[in-house]
Amino acid sequence: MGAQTEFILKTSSLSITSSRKKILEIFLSASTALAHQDIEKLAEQYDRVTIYRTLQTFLDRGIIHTIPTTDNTIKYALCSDDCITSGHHHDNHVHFLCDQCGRTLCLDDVSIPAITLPKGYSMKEINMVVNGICKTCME
Amino acid sequence: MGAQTEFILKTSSLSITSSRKKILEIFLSASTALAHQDIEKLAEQYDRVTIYRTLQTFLDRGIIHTIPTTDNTIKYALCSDDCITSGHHHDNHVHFLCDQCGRTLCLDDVSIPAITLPKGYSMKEINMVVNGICKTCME
DNA sequence: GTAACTGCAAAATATTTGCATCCTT
DNA sequence: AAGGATGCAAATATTTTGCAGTTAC
Repeated sequence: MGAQTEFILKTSSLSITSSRKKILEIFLSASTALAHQDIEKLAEQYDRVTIYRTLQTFLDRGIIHTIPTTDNTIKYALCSDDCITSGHHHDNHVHFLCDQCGRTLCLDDVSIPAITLPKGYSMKEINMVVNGICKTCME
Repeated sequence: MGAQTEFILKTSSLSITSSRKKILEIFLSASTALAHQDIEKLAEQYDRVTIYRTLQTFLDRGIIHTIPTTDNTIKYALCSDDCITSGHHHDNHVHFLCDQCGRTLCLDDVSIPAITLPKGYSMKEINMVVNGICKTCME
């Protein structure tokens, strides 16, 4: 666990600090995408400002990415391996937002279908977000 | 113009007030989705709180909807006609977010392809957002 | 030792709530 | 006239910035 977080930080040539390791561990053990607030609760020993700055750093380095949501929250999730190395980010799977429990899930098995943009537009990134009720809440 | 805004408000059984008409007019004449801030600038004669409350009312009645974005902004856009009458909202087109000019455009001609969710998930709404450079900025 | 990172304080922004007044129906 | 909508003031919440002290390399 510690090894994995340190590897990720080294790969991105970031210095290894306890707050960064802690936040990475939170992401690694999370089954859903996390809001700033979630991380604040799970890493309460660290200053809120540090969390803001750490998330920003991770975003800049492509370690995490944001998932668009229809409510007014930003959720963060780890990028997959190929995502880190490939320079610019693209998650190829659909994200699911449960209206009942509020969790954001990566549907790793559902890939985003290709679309054709009108002439003159250049595509850098594509996101697909589905709202509804998740499996757990349906039971 | 005035007629159209009043019709929309009547259809949603909302009382006709000058702030609501103004904000609707802004949406009707906007070519892009708007952030709260944009509306504040365009309707500066009205209190910021009124704008918050008006947008929330319009959301509740399904007159406007939010468009998910990857940055931390919420953008609002008018729902299409069938959207208002059909009870619950679904835009069927792709949204484009220009990384250069920051505008959010509705690509009315690009419809969202169907996807299949894993067993146990129920879909209520689907959103597709593309980031990149828009036609105008490419020229 | 040096550069980068963190925590604290505080500033700047954004959002929500309560209440008295005004407007729509 | 009655209920709802607005504006103002103020309370909260969120995000950003500056700076001094600390830590990683």
